[in-house]
Amino acid sequence: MAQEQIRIPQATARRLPLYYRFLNNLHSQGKQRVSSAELSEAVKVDSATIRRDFSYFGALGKKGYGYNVNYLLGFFRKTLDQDELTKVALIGVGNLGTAFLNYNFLKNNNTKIEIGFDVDETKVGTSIGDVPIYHMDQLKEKLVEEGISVAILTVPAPVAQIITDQLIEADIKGLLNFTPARLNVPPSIRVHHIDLAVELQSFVYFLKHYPSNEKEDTI
Amino acid sequence: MAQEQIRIPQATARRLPLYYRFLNNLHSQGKQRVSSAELSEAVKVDSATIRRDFSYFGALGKKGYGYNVNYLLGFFRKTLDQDELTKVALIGVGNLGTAFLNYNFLKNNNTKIEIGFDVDETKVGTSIGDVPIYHMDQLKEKLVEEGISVAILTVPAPVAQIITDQLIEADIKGLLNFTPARLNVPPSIRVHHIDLAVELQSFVYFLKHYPSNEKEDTI
DNA sequence: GTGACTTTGTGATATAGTTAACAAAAAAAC
DNA sequence: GTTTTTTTGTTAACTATATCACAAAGTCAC
Ligand SMILES: NC(=O)c1ccc[n+]([C@@H]2O[C@H](COP(=O)([O-])OP(=O)(O)OC[C@H]3O[C@@H](n4cnc5c(N)ncnc54)[C@H](O)[C@@H]3O)[C@@H](O)[C@H]2O)c1
Ligand SMILES: NC(=O)c1ccc[n+]([C@@H]2O[C@H](COP(=O)([O-])OP(=O)(O)OC[C@H]3O[C@@H](n4cnc5c(N)ncnc54)[C@H](O)[C@@H]3O)[C@@H](O)[C@H]2O)c1
Repeated sequence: MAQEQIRIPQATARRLPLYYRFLNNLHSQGKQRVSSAELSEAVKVDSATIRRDFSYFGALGKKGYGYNVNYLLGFFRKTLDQDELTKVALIGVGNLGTAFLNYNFLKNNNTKIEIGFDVDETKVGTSIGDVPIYHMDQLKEKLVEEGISVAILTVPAPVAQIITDQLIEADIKGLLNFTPARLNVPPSIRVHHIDLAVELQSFVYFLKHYPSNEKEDTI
Repeated sequence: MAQEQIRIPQATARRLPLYYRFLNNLHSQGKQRVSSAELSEAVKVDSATIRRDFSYFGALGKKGYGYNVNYLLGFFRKTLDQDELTKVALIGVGNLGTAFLNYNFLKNNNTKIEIGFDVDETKVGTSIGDVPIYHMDQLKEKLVEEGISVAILTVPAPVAQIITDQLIEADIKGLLNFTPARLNVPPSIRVHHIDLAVELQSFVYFLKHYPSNEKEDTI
């Protein structure tokens, strides 16, 4: 078969999981159909943007009717590969890491933290939220064994780059970085930064310098 | 005096805390000057973008020389109101909330979580990371008493809207929402959503559907 | 002091994302 | 079956952001 599909805009891609979650909600409420206007009210995204987003995948709706919840849900499940489990590793079982381990990302998500790593001997060998914690010495071995290529980084900033290098060595493909460090990686590896201190600080800046809410939501 | 300043682009505003942090790093390394190219390497933002960002505040650098670290740092400290402490409340002292309470956002940031709230009697009355936890019954009273107008929301999704209404009642101005709920607020109140499940899910989507790294970093 | 080099600040341009507006299609009402 | 109403899908316009490329203004070496 030809290719995946035409590449959709990144902004759209970032909204897909949001749509998917709210469609799930509607579905479990027994709703059969939904209009872009209703969905807009729920997810707080302009209805024209929603229609545009959906249109990248073809004509999913029906004029004068809206969208069939079941059909749309099924479509997005396929599009977001929700039938295939993505296994993730978490490096650094501290305050933030522990919170993530205790959270069930699987609930409408099909992503699971399968394994944790730390250097703290009091943590190695334990399980948190059913996720076993291993020592960093076993990083490569275990990642290869489990076939994991996505990692969440929640270690202290000063060791972030060193650990990143080890992860690259272990053939990781993507890195969700919660540390304040900006990482050096080869171009074949995707890194997203979620910098909570920056989020808080810029939020405070917006509050002080921008007149209230001209919506500008960080997803 | 006239007005604040010309309004700078939101994308720029979101990068300011990042610049500020790295300038602090350079400063404590004893560096006297820095070029946009060096800074670019450190923060992973195109050097032209950095120069453009800085230029919104006037001519901060010197041609053929670069930027004076001390001067720039002082300038951004003022711009980001770093000399004035912003007090923040945290609602919902669970997994995520506890992680935040244990984290020192004050380190180069001048934002501090001053107070926490929960309904869990085992948490009320304790302190976590030196932050006292109060019962939700005292929400309005305490927020007014402490003069707090920014809140972080880390409660279960089903109660998010109810608590939001209480916060509005308590005259909050901004809300950093970590729950998956999309909140209804009057336009005078600013809400930023940080939706970690969406971040993870869309990250996985990018990994599968977009050829490696055409950089597209969520700050 | 002179010439070579560096680096800014910014027009111009390119790229990305959002939104208004509406014809076309279908549904719903009658 | 006809009319009215609803709501999509998309064209066109707008707004925002990023980047190129280079003159201008300086620094630096000698
Ligand atoms: N906690 C927050 O709210 C918060 C907010 C913003 C940013 N962050 C960032 O997130 C990261 C984690 O924060 P935290 O509060 O969980 O820190 P933490 O100190 O509680 O946890 C760090 C964990 O990493 C482990 N670790 C240390 N060196 C390691 C190594 N070489 N290999 C593997 N594991 C190692 C430690 O044993 C510890 O368990 C930090 O970079 C921090 O700056 C955290
Ligand atoms: N932990 C994570 O990694 C993670 C990831 C993604 C999203 N989230 C979201 O963040 C939020 C918090 O997650 P968590 O894992 O910390 O949950 P949690 O259950 O550990 O904590 C929730 C806290 O809120 C308190 N609470 C409940 N009802 C309350 C009320 N009416 N008023 C005040 N406090 C109340 C509970 O007592 C508890 O302490 C949830 O909405 C969750 O979906 C968390």
